[in-house]
Amino acid sequence: MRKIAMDETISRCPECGSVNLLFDKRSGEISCVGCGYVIVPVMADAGPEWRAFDGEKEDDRSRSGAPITMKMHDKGLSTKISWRRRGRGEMTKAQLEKLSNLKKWDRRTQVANSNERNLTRALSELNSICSTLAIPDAVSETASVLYRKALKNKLVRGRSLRGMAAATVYLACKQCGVVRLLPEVARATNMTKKEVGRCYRLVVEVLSLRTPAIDTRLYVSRFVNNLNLKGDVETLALEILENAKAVGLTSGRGPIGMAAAATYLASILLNYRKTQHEVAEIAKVTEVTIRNRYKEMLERIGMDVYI
DNA sequence: AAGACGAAAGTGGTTGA
DNA sequence: TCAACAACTTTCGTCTT
Repeated sequence: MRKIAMDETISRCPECGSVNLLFDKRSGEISCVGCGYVIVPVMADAGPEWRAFDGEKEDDRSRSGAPITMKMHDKGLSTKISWRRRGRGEMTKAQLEKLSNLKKWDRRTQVANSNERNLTRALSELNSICSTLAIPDAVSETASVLYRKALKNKLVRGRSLRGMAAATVYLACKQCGVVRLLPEVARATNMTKKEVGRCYRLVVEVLSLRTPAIDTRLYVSRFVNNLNLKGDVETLALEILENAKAVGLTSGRGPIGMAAAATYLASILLNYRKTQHEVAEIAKVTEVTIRNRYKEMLERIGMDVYI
């Protein structure tokens, strides 16, 4: 993580050099789509702007608690009655009993109904997926919101909670323009691609969401980065991709296969000699797909331009 | 021996009647 | 609802470096 001054403009990731950066309006963070590197502009301090020198003043000036987050089942808003035995000395027996009842029901009402219980479990699942995949905060908030919607529409009932959680994370990534592959998300939950894919389609259909396809170029950034290749490969791969698009090679083809093929070609042309196997591994497609795509590219756009 | 190639069969999703 | 279809995967034998 790096801190930058507010007025400093930043166009490339200082870590991997990728130009694909994501700005999170909520936290003000900029993160790199390729490698997940986070850049924090030095700006608003989230703490109180006043100072208090004694306890009384502190109470006087305290505000309304932690910021709201969608990542907790009660959005971090509800209160809890402490179980600590503080100030009990002055209470009568009846008062003590009443207090203990209050505590009991306080706790029960918070996670008692099935939706709340489900949400509690799902959100912890969601957080764990996001942390294994190094997914930015903005995206996991989005995923939480999506999961709530799915739950409200009774999409989770009878289906696997983990599958749904994974699906909403994958969906949130797409909506936020963060590149994560379906097999990766599935792996983070020990589910199959098929299961998560099914949940994903269901959510998209029922909530009638528009899911903008991830820009093929973002996949390139990610693959180049994961293969430890440099910016020149990214630039060339993007150029190849652009030409492929111009001759109509992209229509009907999966964007991931196209990006993988362009990355492979660029690495070969620039003598980095990555194998089809290596690229296939990163892009989670088969070597055959990469072969088919790059053969087409060779046929339709002469590679002699690049040499 | 590793990598690349390509044929053939299989899988799961989409589309249109 | 079902068959046709395209994209992609899996598997495997063969060729090339």
